[in-house]
Amino acid sequence: MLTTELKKDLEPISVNTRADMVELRLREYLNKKELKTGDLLPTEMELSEALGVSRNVLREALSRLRMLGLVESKKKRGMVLTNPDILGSFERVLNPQRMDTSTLKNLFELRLVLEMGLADLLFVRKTAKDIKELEAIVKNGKFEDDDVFRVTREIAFHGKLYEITGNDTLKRFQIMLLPVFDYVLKNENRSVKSNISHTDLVRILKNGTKEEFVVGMREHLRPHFELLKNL
Amino acid sequence: MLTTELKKDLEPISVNTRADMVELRLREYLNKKELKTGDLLPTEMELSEALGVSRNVLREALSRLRMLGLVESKKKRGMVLTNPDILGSFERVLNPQRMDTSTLKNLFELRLVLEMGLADLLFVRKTAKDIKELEAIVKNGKFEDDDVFRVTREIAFHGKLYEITGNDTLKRFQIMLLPVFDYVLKNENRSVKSNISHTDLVRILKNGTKEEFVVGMREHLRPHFELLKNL
DNA sequence: TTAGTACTTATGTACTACATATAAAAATAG
DNA sequence: CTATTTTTATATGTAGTACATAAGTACTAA
Repeated sequence: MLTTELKKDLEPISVNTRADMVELRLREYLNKKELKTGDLLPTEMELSEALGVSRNVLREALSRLRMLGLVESKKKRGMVLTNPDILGSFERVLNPQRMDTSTLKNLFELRLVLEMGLADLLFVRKTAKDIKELEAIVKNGKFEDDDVFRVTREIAFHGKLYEITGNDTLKRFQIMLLPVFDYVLKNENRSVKSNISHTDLVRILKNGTKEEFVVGMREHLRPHFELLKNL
Repeated sequence: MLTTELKKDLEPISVNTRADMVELRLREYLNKKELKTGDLLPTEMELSEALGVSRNVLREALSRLRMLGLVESKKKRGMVLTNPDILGSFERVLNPQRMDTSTLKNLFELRLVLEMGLADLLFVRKTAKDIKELEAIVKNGKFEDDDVFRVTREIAFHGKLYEITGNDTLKRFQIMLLPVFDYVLKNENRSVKSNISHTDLVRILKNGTKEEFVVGMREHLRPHFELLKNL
């Protein structure tokens, strides 16, 4: 019969649980623009009655919203609407081991795109102090060929670049992407060498132009761009 | 006494709920590298007993993990480890209305950084078909000065650019950032006009070089970069 | 007025009971 | 003896009750 064949091919329609629906309804409710941060929400009893579900189910949905940082609940006081930490939930999920190669590749590329696009912000925001710190980073351990040192310096240098942008979200994002990058780089083709070192990049950032920096960064990242082809 | 004053200044140490702790413990458990996607997890009863909490609390934690896409549960079968949709939780939280101006600005900048960094991928991945589509987009409604049309075309054009990269994550990310961008642009200073139009960018993408494209994009985005100063 | 107490109330946790779906086992038909 | 159907066992899904805990609120006393 066809039924057995069909069952393999056709995923059954995902019957959402009550908690799923309640979560959705609550999010819609919270997004009503009349509501603003700090506003008090109805009590769990009121919500569960209004939605026609048990307090149990309601709390499973609320639990999600609390995790996302959309609401906070204090005893006796009730629940209040809060502004979420937009990257918090991202962090919980970013485990390279659980990612399919496609996503892994996408995130690897995303990082390259970010790095290539930093130039403008860098040249607007850089200070003499920043340059000094970068110089310290590239000088520090210049002759260390140890792999651990190499990676540490790599992270410190590129991390500092993100820091110079003054964009916390960007910086946090980069930190979160580090494990992904690290994971991918285990297969790196070491034969491809870049002609532009960190030292060169610092020099360009100090005395050069945006355009030169972009070209420099492209060359610096060339081994990674090459890697994309085999991924 | 000082206590009343203190209470205002010092936030009390956030006493995590059991659900918070269970969530953490479960995430640690799931991240053990022995576990791989598709693996069956212990039953709710076993987990709640092992952790020493009620099934209720356990389910609140599980509810979060299910939302993140870390686990799926089927009746009778039990729960299985799944690979999460890394951007799913991001989507639930990205409401410009709930963001402080600082985060809003950061995301606005993030988009600019991405756009400035696209060039390399674009020049690697572009096809004749892509160029044709871009040409269609810029031609279509060239003489429309209607605001709605302008925005639609804007979205279509830049969206297509992301699409050309072939990077789904990047593309989805861009779509999610649209409301933010839109929200910020309400305060845009229309007096600053760019000298590079979409048409120019398409021409460069077709016949020019990466370097030219970056310069062109910079000029194209100049009104937005200017906007950053007042934000 | 102020410090301290009791009261009230909303969230946090535990436990029980049952509904529901479904994998697995048993029974039945061919 | 294989294939199909029926039954059974079991893990998740939902509801409801009970009580613990913290924190506003009102009341009391010095």
